[in-house]
Amino acid sequence: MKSDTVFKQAFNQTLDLLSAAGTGAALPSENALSADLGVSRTTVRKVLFQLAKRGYIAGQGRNRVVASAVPDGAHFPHTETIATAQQVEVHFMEWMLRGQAQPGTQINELELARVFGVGTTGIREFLNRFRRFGLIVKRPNAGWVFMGFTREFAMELFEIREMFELRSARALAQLPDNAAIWHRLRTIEQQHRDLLNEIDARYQDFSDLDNRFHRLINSAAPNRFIDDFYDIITLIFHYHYQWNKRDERARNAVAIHEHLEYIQALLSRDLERVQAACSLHLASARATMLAAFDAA
Amino acid sequence: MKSDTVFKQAFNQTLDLLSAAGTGAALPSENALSADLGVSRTTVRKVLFQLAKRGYIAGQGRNRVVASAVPDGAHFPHTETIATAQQVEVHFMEWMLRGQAQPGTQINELELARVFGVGTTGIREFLNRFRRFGLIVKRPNAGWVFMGFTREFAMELFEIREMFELRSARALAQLPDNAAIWHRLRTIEQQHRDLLNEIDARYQDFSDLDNRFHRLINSAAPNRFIDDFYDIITLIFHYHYQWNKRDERARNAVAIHEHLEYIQALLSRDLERVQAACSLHLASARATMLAAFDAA
DNA sequence: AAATTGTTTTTTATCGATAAGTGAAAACAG
DNA sequence: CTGTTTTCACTTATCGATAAAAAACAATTT
Repeated sequence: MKSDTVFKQAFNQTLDLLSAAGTGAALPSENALSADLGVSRTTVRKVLFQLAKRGYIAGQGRNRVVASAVPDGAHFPHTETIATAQQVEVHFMEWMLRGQAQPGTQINELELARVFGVGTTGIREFLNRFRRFGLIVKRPNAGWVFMGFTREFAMELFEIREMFELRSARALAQLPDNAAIWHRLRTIEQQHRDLLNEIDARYQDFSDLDNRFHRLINSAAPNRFIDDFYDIITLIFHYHYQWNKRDERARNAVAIHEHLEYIQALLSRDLERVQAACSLHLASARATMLAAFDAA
Repeated sequence: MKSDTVFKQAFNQTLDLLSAAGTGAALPSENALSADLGVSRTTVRKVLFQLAKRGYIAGQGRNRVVASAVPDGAHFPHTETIATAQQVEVHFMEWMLRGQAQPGTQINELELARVFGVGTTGIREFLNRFRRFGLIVKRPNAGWVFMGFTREFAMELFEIREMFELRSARALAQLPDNAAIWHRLRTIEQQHRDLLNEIDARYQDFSDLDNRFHRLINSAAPNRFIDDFYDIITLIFHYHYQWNKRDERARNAVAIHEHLEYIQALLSRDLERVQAACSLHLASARATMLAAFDAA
């Protein structure tokens, strides 16, 4: 049976909307809510029906109003709003990075299904999608093997990353003056400066900024295969940042300075300088990740 | 229920082995057969049991011999030896390239399942794996959309291909003299010359040779992400060759000449020349594919 | 003792069923 | 007649069951 996480999440979001609107306020139309919450109107109606049943809203049809303040425990628990497929991803990454999953470990679908509390179909589907990250390999009729998040994996990942990013940086530097990207580049430059000013308090925000910065560069000349590859980078870095906390503040400060020089290079449109700044930053990022392997 | 295609294929292969050995010959051990056929010993035993039941082999345990010539109709039909998952791939590519699948077409899991004669799980698994080829996109809870095998898709594909292959060709040219690859390069060079000599009769063999040649170049400096990408190339080209028959003989002859020059360049170890030959060939391959779009 | 065969236990591939969710036509209100 | 709600037919997400295939273990044979 399908889980009703979509409904529960929409329900919780609508609860927040009610609180914001306050008692007596009229509700938006079902269509408006549907567009707002990003779910079908069918689900919106289910939410509205439940809200009415609990007395948080009153009225019928187009005369619905907020009837009472929403009590504290009205929301569904956060865990019930996460689709099975997403739960599997989180669990699996945890299992892989934190657990004692050695290279060569066999992955047992049934066991994972039991441990994660989902059906085997969910596991199977996840593994099939996850395969493209290059960390697991399938042997037909005989299960999956975990290849290990190894130094070699990181090296191969970075080789492609450098190839792609140099290409995108070059393309970006050659865009015309009136391209929308220059404004976005200035914006993200400012965000770097802001972060640098509060580096002691906010250094953990760098992970997200880093991701947005590199995706911006890749958006200069879109290519679906490069975008796809960036999903891999994002995932790996996301979990790597959670896992490797050593010297985090210092590392991030260095990276921000490299980004700023990289941005200056792009703004200058000097191809030589762009390539130099790009290579320098990527080499440094690679060294950081490889150092984590040597330490472990 | 799992289909028994593994068994049926192993059965057919063993039948051929019996014919080759001739009546009275002793059978290899179960372990040897298992390694030979690439299936588990469990399956080998099932095959042997069925062969004995039909009277093609006689004797027990380690004293089994070929008992009689295998009649003509003894094999399982070819279609029964193809796993569901593979059937889906063939059907789907057919549907996509030959059928009237326009960009933006919705893909209906249930309908495909009916048309292809498999369960929905099989379709779902295929679509999830096929997603990485960049031709379909998923909208959660609302099915898949076919993006179209468009000119743009081909351009993006080729951009990456050229990046990767130039990198691999450069790496290959810099390998030491005693690397095993030089011998393999000479071998494949000869295969090109052989094909060229019989081009009128065998021009259709080029597709396979082309694939092996480019994979050989990529094997010079292995990278799992490049290997993965080459799976996409292989699949697309495989079906493209089946679909675009216009001027096939002439196109293939040109490509063989380009390969030969490319090989000479590699053997010469002259980086400039390698890059020139590689670029020339890839540009020509790209033009060929794009021409197919303009014609359609 | 090493290789081979016999037996049992695990694990994967595949199907069908069903509640949750979507989308669009039909009905309705202002 | 335009925007909204009602209704309903169709689709996806997810589970559990089951036969096929693999793997592990035990018993023989040379």
